[in-house]
Amino acid sequence: MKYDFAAIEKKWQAHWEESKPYAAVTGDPRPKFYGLIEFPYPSGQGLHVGHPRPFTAMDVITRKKRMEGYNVLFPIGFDAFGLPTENYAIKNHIHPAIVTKNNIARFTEQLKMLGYGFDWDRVVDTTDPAYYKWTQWIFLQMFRRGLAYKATMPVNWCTSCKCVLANEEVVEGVCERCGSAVIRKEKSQWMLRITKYAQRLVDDLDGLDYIERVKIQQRNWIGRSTGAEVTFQSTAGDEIVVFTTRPDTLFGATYMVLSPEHALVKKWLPALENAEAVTAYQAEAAGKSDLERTELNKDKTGVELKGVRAVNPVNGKEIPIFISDYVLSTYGTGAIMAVPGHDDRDWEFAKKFGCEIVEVVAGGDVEKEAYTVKDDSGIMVNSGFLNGKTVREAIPAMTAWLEEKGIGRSQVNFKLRDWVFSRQRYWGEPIPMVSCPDCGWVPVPESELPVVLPNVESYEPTDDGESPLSKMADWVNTRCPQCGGPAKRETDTMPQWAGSSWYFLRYMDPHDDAFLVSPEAERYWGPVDWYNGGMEHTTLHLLYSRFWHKFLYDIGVVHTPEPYFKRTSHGMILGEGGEKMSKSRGNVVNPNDIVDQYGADTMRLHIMFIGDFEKAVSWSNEAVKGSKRFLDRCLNLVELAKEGEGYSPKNEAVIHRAIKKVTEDIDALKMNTAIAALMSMVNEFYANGCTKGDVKALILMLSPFAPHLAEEMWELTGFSAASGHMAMQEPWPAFDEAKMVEKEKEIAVQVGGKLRATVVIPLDAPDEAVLEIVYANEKIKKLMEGMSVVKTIVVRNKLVNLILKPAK
RNA sequence: GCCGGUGUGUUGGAAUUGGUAGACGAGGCGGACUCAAAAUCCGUUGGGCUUAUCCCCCGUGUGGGUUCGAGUCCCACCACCGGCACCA
Repeated sequence: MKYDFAAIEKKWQAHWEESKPYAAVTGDPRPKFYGLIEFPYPSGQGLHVGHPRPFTAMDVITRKKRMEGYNVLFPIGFDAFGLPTENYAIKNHIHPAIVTKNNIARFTEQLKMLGYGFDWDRVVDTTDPAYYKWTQWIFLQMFRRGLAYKATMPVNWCTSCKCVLANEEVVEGVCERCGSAVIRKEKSQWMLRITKYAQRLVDDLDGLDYIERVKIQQRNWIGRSTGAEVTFQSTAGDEIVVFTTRPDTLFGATYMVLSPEHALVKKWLPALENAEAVTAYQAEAAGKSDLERTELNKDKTGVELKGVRAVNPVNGKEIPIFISDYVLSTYGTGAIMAVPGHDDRDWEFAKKFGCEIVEVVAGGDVEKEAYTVKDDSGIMVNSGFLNGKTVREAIPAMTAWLEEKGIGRSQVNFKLRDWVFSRQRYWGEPIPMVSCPDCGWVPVPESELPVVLPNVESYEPTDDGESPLSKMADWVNTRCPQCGGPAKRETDTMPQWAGSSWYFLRYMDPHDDAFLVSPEAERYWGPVDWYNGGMEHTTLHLLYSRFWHKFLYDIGVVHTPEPYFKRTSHGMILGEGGEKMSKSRGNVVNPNDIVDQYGADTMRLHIMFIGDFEKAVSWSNEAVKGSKRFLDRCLNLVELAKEGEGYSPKNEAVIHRAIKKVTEDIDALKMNTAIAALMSMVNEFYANGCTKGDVKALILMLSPFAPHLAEEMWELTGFSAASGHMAMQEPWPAFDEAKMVEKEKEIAVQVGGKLRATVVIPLDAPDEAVLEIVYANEKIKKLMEGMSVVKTIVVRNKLVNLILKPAK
């Protein structure tokens, strides 16, 4: 039978467009299942083969869930604000809104071409004012509660994008997006206090079903560490507060180091003997980019502050104070107590600057290297009241002592920094704030939302680091919502991560004018049951959206503290040679070409069959044929199948086994082995012959992977007419363990652990009976000549192992 | 440097979690059909030894170990990939 995939797919897509079998029904009594994929950025290039992998996987999962009786929400939308569109618009002199509209149209067409079961009535577009009205609304709530604030601070500045970046967007000292150098720049920026949620963002990971890699990466990024804060007195009269994870080593603190930006340095400067040297060092440190700072981390630099000293509180000793850029102003208190005997960096610095090194934990040789082991193997020495204790005992003992003296307390610190939330670009959500000379920053009243992005003539980034919006005088100049006096709008826009931080909520209730999501819809659909996305979003989108969701939970908008119950991740699709697909290499595969040549069902099936879902795999145009052949063979069964309702006796066991395998493998994201099981089953059908009843099982299991062909086969075999509905509306087939096994079983016979023969035994035969069969085997008989049996191991229905020795 | 992951045929990848390594595909080889090609179908395909699809030996990055039995568990090492990186 000719497999006319183009006609079949067109036919069924039109049918689905009409009958809407993928519509999610809020409030339906069936159990709900919310499957989510990361919504795409509608780029000008259209879909590439990287997209269908996660999309198809979740499509398969949700299609199976529907057949299992769930009310499924599987939505799609577009994360459409952002730089590539803006840059394209600038280059081609087309408004970004038009570019976005065209790109979304193209993406939509391609997604429909692949036959995904999205609920197309719930499409969300982050650039739609009806959508970003609520993005702005959430920002205002954060502002009201002190979570959004404007601060002047050194920020990451991309020299090419001419825009501020969040810490998460700086990779190895360069811009994540364009790879250009990132420098430090003092700028006044909107910030979101994500650090206030750091503890909860770590703690709540425990109750979630995320793949372990994601949890680990989030924990690393948040970087929680417990220790103590200790106050040192200085000879200048000021107190210096430090954070340390090793309060036990306080007796070994022989000097202190402040970050070059530390406030006390400025205060002390006039009184210092070497003020010029200190100023020079500060200037040098300020001029370094992130990249330089990390690249130069091998060689410690610094300057001693001459004329002021600190006092070690445990022994009253006066110790020198240095500034050095290995101490970061943004972590802890920006100052450390240096314990060169037990910290590698301090040790290196002490050697270079000739500081005293005191051993306070026995076990190493502090003249050769720092001894940093933090377990019970080290015993405290030279440490007064701590002497003789293990490190583990000494930490709480010292913390208690500090608390008693009122000069310290236990303290938790995080690596996570607040989120730099403003961008000096055009194509983003306007930040709904007004700056009034009298009232300061005033939020735009909620009734005036959305603050719509105005049409500008030029949306090019400006060299002075201001947003293109700042050039629009009539938009910028406004009235203060509070006092009515003249005021100016904020001209920076939000980062791309804003719209995607809550989009999954909008899907639940996408057309609501009154609120971002109605409580009924949120209570019914939330949280997302299964979210699949890329590893590259673990410390960006995933962290940010968890933060926003927790905030919305705190203000009563959502009813769960976490947005996503389960998170999985897919590997990348690489080019033929195992290299990353890129335009410059010319190895980009366009899904349209595959669909034209082999059909959408083959494309879908193959991208699931290609390999382990979590790992990167290289695309092979050759190998696609195998998937096409399989579908050809499936279709041919429609003609080959004999009449017959139930499963044929010959195929019954293999069908039940396949159902079990496919059912379990889809839930475990092992689509490749699920498909292999279907292929094996079809091979058996060809070898044994099959009935329509057998083919029915195939159609139902094929339906999530190749929905068009499955419906066509369902119709051709007459099941459609008989049931009055589509295959996808049929219940998922059930398996029966008892029917999975054959009456007879081939088992392995080993002698001394080596495979020597196989024998066929009746299923579940008792050990004695099995051994009888084994001993009757010609080959085994030969091997046993002149030997006696020392031991026999029988594993039921699997193998027999005979241990022999020469008979005397 | 720290954290995590992965090493299996020519190739993408399987292996019921300690029980017949290489399922299922791709490619190759041989054959059928065809004027021919494509498509399709059948057979075969880890290496070595061999007249032999008999037997035997070797084989899951390397070297040891535990076990009747190890791709799977333990110890040491090597290579590659990903994340973090002066976080006190």
